[in-house]
Amino acid sequence: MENKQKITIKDIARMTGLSKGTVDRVLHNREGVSRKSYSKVMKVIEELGYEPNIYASLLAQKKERIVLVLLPKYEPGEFWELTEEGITESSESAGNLGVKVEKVDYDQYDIESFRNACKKALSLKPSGVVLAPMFRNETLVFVDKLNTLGIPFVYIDTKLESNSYLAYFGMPTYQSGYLCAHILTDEQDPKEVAIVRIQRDKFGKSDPTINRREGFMDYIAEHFPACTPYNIFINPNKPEEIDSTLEQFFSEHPDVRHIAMFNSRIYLITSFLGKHPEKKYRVVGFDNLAANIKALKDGLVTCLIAQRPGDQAHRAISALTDLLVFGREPSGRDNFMPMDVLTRYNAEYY
Amino acid sequence: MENKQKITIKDIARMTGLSKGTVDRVLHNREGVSRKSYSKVMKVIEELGYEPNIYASLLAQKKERIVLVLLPKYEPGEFWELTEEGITESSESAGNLGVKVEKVDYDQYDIESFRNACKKALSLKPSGVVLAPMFRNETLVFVDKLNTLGIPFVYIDTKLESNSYLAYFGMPTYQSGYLCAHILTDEQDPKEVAIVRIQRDKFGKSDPTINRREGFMDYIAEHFPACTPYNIFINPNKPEEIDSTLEQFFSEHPDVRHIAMFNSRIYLITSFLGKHPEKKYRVVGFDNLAANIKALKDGLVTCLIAQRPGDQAHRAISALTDLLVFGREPSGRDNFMPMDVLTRYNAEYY
DNA sequence: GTGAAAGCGCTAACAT
DNA sequence: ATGTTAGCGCTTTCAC
Repeated sequence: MENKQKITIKDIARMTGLSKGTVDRVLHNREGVSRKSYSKVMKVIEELGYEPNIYASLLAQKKERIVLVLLPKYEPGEFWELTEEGITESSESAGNLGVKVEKVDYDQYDIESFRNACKKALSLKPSGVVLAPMFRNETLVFVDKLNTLGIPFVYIDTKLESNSYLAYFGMPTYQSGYLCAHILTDEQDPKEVAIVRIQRDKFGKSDPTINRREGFMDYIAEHFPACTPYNIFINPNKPEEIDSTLEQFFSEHPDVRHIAMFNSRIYLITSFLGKHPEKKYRVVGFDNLAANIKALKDGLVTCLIAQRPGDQAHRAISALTDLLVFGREPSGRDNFMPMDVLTRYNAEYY
Repeated sequence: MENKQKITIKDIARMTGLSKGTVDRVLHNREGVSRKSYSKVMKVIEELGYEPNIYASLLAQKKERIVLVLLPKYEPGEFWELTEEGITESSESAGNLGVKVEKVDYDQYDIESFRNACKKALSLKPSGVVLAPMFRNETLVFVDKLNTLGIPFVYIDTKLESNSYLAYFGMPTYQSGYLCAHILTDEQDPKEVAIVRIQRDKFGKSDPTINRREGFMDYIAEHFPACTPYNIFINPNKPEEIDSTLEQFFSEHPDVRHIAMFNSRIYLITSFLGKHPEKKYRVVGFDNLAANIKALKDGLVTCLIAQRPGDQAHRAISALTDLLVFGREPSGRDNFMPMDVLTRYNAEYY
């Protein structure tokens, strides 16, 4: 293992008495090589442990591949912005490997816009695709197309149990709900907990919060069978109503001290929380949006469970470039990212 | 910004009417270029946004640099093994950039061995050094030598407030103690807490647990002024004594339920903890050693605060290769890594 | 089937 | 002070 990176195709050519061209053909399993030459080359490779110089290869190829990322549009400060940051970072390292990263975005509340995005994506002839599936059926149609075109794709955030994704990077959603309940109730014995939910029409969209809720409920049922969970629905589009909705609920249920929310918008209830410091609500939410972090530091939110969306994107793109450039398959298909527990005293280091 | 990565030194040569050689000289600030040529080249570079192809450059240079990592020897399962894993991973990517990573280890309890390691390190003529300072004075002597030799170095784990390190990657130690106290006492009102410490001779070694203890104590003093902290000393070299030491303490102080430990060896007390499930001790320790994680999952330890030692090493080596290969200075000098809060329900994803 | 040769973008030695 | 040239390791024509 000492002669690392030393031996070149020129060496192999010399040692086999063949030319660089033939060695190259063998290396890439190109046809038009006699069995004899093939095995001569392979023998030397095995024995000497040849490792190609990927950069010389890239230099000589001058071929540009493109990885396509399909992502929901977002407002500043929203969850997907964190994902996008990871994409931007990855673009550079991917660029070094001759892989260009392009984004196509769509309105996550408009299925037609998603369809168009898929069309546009295909028209760009990508060598690989990264996507966060929002519309279940449409996504399945799309990845099916990718499959027949032989274009590898990787899921981030959520996966569909479809056929043939290359890899998935995301949070273990059920467990995140379980963890959420654990943190919310640690060292306590709540008789009631409040779950704040967002009213919205879901037209077939896949929804990670469903799994979270399940994990959460299971934990509660297992550990606090006598505990009653309440659901409170708020409307993010009518911020002025949120406070009164909450005021009403909590005046009707004055003993509820534990609050959880399974989407990334715990910041929506901070206005209410700020008005009732005396209640010492214990509040757990998800994702390190700037607004959530602020709520954490202000002491309004007890804890956030975060999922490194930037890393998800980064690793998704890496998996694809590894395949495209190095021919390396990802080591695992389903990759669950760590669930970071943020409190007001460690949040600033994330 | 659209013509990324397109323009080459050949282009520049053509456009300025100079030769590739001269352009290269300008690019590297080599001497022997007239002001006139210099500015002609610079002008084009600015306007066209030239970005060198680092791999072509590396290919042509064929120069091997070496980054030296100075690390304590360790037994399997100990803290430094986590650091080493990061080093191993980094070696590959550094290798791609023509930077070889070499390790030199020493006995962290033997100052003479450290001196020898330093000597050996210098003899290898490294282009950069990564080190975790254990012996304060000796380290200062060593980095002083590095300075006069113009060899950049970066601290991991702990830093010394010495003169001129390139960067530091580590945990914010004081804050980690503060966080530890917060987690230990969250939603409770302890009258007493136990701090388990390790007896050992410290001959001038820098000790991150000192800062942790300070942060911890400050938190307790600020939030629970009436709370009494007890220190219990155990000897890791005499495992058979540990249990009895703890038994004795806790029989004398039956109301103490909160336990913290500021080094990475919380696993040392799990034998004791396992014997007293009825006490429901609340226990917080540090670092994700395999043995600690096991204790966490077994429910013996409530929480671990982990610091990503692998990442520390990785980023340290990156900082050095960035400087060596790309000439990029690190963006920040003191880089604090996230403090991960591990519970039994998220530990397996780290 | 195989070899020879040009060239990717850059560096370094050698001319001038 | 500047130009020329021969590679670095690999790919890709184009011949034979």
